[in-house]
Amino acid sequence: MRINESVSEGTSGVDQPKKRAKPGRNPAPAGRTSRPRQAEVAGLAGVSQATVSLVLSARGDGRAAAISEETRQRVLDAARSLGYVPDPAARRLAAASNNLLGVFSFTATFPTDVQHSYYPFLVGVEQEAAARGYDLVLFTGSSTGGAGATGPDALSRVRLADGCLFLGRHVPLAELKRLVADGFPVVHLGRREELEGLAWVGADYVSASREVVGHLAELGHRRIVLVREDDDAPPSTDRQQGFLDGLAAAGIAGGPGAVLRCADPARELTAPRVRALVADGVTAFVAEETDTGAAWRALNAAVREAGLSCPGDVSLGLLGSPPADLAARPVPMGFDIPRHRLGAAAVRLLAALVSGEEAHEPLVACEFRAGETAGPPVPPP
Amino acid sequence: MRINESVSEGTSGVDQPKKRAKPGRNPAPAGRTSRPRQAEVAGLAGVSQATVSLVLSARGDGRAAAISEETRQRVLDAARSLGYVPDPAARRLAAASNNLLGVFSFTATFPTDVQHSYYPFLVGVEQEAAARGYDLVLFTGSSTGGAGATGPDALSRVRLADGCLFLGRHVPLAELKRLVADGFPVVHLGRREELEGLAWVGADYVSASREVVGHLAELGHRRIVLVREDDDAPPSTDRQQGFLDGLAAAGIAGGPGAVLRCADPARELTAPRVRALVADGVTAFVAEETDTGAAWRALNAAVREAGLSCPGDVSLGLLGSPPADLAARPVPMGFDIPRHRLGAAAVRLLAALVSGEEAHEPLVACEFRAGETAGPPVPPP
DNA sequence: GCGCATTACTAATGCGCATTAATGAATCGG
DNA sequence: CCGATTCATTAATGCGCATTAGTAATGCGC
Repeated sequence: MRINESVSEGTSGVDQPKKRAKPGRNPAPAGRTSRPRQAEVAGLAGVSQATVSLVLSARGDGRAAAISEETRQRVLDAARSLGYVPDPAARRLAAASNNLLGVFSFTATFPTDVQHSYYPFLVGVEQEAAARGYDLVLFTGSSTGGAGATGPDALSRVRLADGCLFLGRHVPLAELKRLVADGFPVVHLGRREELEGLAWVGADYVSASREVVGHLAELGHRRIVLVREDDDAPPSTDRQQGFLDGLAAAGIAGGPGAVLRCADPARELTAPRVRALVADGVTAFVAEETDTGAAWRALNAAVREAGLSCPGDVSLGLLGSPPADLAARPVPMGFDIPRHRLGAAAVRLLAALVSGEEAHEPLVACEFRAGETAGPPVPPP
Repeated sequence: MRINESVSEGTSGVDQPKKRAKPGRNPAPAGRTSRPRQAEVAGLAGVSQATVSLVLSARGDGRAAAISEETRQRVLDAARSLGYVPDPAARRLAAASNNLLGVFSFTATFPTDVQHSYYPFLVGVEQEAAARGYDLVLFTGSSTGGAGATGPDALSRVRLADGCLFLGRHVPLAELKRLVADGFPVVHLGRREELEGLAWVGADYVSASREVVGHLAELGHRRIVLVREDDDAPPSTDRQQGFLDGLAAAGIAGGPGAVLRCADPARELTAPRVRALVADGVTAFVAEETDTGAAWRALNAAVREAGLSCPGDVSLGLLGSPPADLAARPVPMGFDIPRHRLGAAAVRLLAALVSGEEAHEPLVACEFRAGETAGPPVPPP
């Protein structure tokens, strides 16, 4: 049915009316629906679609396209009068990149949980992404994207974006490996050195924890105990590392008693135990921060129950920020994780990877918080 | 140039391995970059691109495409092993959908603000979207999508998604109008009746406020005052409407004194004023909830300063949830906005629009909260 | 053995745009 | 007055996919 078109090859001898003729089909507004295309603008302005594209996508860059000012105006007027707006899908198809960064979080989508742990990161991520002209695609671990649920290819959906950010403690490394191996830009938010070649951005827990210990040492404390949970995630081991470094730097012997590792802090860290430690000479405690804040809660409860006053009898420190429900009054001495900046840094790194660079500046410093739970140690009786 | 392919017509005598022949150009992974295309999957599976498309986009609909199970598996395996994921832009362009819902918020990306106001909605949105197999694209108002900043086509980016959810108080109606007029599925989170044809989902502030007043009336209160800010946003007027309805239902005259409208609650709602009102017979106050919680804060402060005890001397109600920093002890009588459910409802509606339906169930009920700030009125002296 | 329907694919096409090679026209040097 | 240059614009192409028309190959009935 399209045969009659091939006749054109026989037209060599025909004197056709110059070029002014417009090629057959001109997608006129048929049903009065759908927004205008470049072709329609072109029709109205009496130019070709290519010209419209050239005019409308003229970058501010030095060399303007070779378009006469008059034509330019005609096209612009036509576009304006038709209310033309480019189709982002088409534009992206032609440009081979879609200005989309993915965000994949593995945590169960349990509202309150997510709220507490990830939102602050996302704020930074969103800001930085916006500033760089990227939009974000949120993939959720639990989401069954029409196709495979949590199958082995659950991660392949992220390739839809130009690159992807991963959050969460428990990441399926095997799948990530694939992405990385394929050269897909990936950044993990949080230290992750198990996987060679995986880019990551993390908070400098080591330095921050060291600083907290240093602060206590400066106040005069010589016996400090770290309360931590029984989990070997990088954030935990980093804090312990910093804690021990801090002790060493202050000339305090670490020893096995310096770290209290509890599977269930609420049960193991009881008032009697705290009393015993204090009687033994301990004057300060620091707890690690985790999702649940279990260590800090247990420490607080035990100290209170033991009848000890906080800045007076013992000093307390928190290696992180307090959970929201405990944020109110006694501001704990410790440090804040710069979540906004972490998120932003991650996006910066990801953007760099997407554009082919290899930038690397993984560690973001934490902010020391003096708080009101640390003071000089009580003189030994 | 494709001529050599037609050789196949002369191969009748050759015993070739069935249909195993592959067409000429097969865009192999040249530079080891970029994600795989259907063509590559096709190559690996020994079929044509069209077949890959057919297999991968097989809708669960009754009539499956005419593809043999064996081929189907080969294609699926190939796709999985290459980590294939369709390009949303291309898919979109080819007139399908891409399982992407947009979320566009107009609010400045001011961290704490967004945190308080929008996150709970997003939780519901994310859950429901995930449950329905959609991923989310977050567009940010301030984001300059590479091209025009906040120009007249700032909204056009959202067309990448199958439909879009809009949040925020200040929405550029003119642009939204275009989207709606073009038949692009749009849902606004929050009542928005100014724009004909704009679908929206909102909380039923009217009923909830009426219920709060009814509760007070049942306790015996006959003089109730509404404290509100000087803003005519729908949420505010809805609450007032419900408040007045409630008074009417209880047979209480409204009158001009029943509503206290303050431009600056902190200044206008002073302790003396509260005392005067109480002396005049007022036994209960209700405040509207806003972003800042100004009305509720001012009311609380004034009552306390006036030396009045809360459930004892006067009853207080809050038409909404208390701001985070006041959430602790005296749980205010009032109602909670079911933000999760609102977000979920919005997604449901949007999904319906995307698939061409016209479902409508815009109002989501709020949850009454008994709290501890309301009791029987003091008997008149 | 010949239609004819069915099955299992593939070739071809186009979505709306950006981009590039190609074409015409105008200008210029000699 | 004829190439050689610029300038302005257009034809042609392809991005990655869905879709449709078409083509072998096979099965079925007579």
